Amino acid sequence: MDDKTKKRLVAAGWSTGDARDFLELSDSEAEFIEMKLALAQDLRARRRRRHLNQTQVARIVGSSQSRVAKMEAADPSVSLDLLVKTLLKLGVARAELAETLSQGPKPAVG
Amino acid sequence: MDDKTKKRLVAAGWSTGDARDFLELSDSEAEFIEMKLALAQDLRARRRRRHLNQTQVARIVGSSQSRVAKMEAADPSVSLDLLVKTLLKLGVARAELAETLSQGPKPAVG
DNA sequence: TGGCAACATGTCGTATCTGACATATCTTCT
DNA sequence: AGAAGATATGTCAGATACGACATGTTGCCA
Repeated sequence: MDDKTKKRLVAAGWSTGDARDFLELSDSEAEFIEMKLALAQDLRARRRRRHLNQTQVARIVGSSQSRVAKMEAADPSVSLDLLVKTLLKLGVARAELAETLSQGPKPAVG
Repeated sequence: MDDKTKKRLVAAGWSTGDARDFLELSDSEAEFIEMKLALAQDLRARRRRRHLNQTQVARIVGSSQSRVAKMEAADPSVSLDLLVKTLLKLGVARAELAETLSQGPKPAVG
């Protein structure tokens, strides 16, 4: 299991427990990934609440559908910068962003 | 006044009022820069509280003295990713980070 | 079953970021 | 003044992230 695969796994769905369980990630690496996941989930939730598709969001924030998909999937090729800039462009306030960041990603099971 | 110079100015010291005053930055760009500034100031404050110099911090987080200097200056060549990863490696918790992010940078005058 | 819209995945050329190094500018001693 | 430690600035080659495009997959309606 190579590094990219790992990050994809972690990124893609997975959050019963923490990102670092049975993956050899350091604490700070795990926390970083969890922050990205939280923002990614928030992005998807906000988009859906507004009844927008990924293509529309892409236009609003000046990107492409595929990149929006990767943002929502917390793909390793997506930076925290991009996630934050995207949410800000969608009108999310710093304080809201910060709150999202302080919480871990929601468990997959409701 | 070119773009790099502008960002340097904003980055370097400056926070009487907001980043966007008399600079033609959009709201989301300004907020993004303010977030970086807040983290940069926090990094410097924490380093000083621990009586470390930039070289020592560089060793801890696996970087170089010059990059640490740029982080603390919120240089445009420094990403949010790098600032966040650095603070996490210094042991700062997600919640603390989030709180720092939610506040604007402190005014230069105490 | 076909068709269509939404979303996911893979790849690529370019742009931006990173650690490292060299060097300049403080700051604080004596 | 001069030396020494700390911090700032400039630059660069390699690494990583970016938007874009093509294509694959999924879900739904008729």
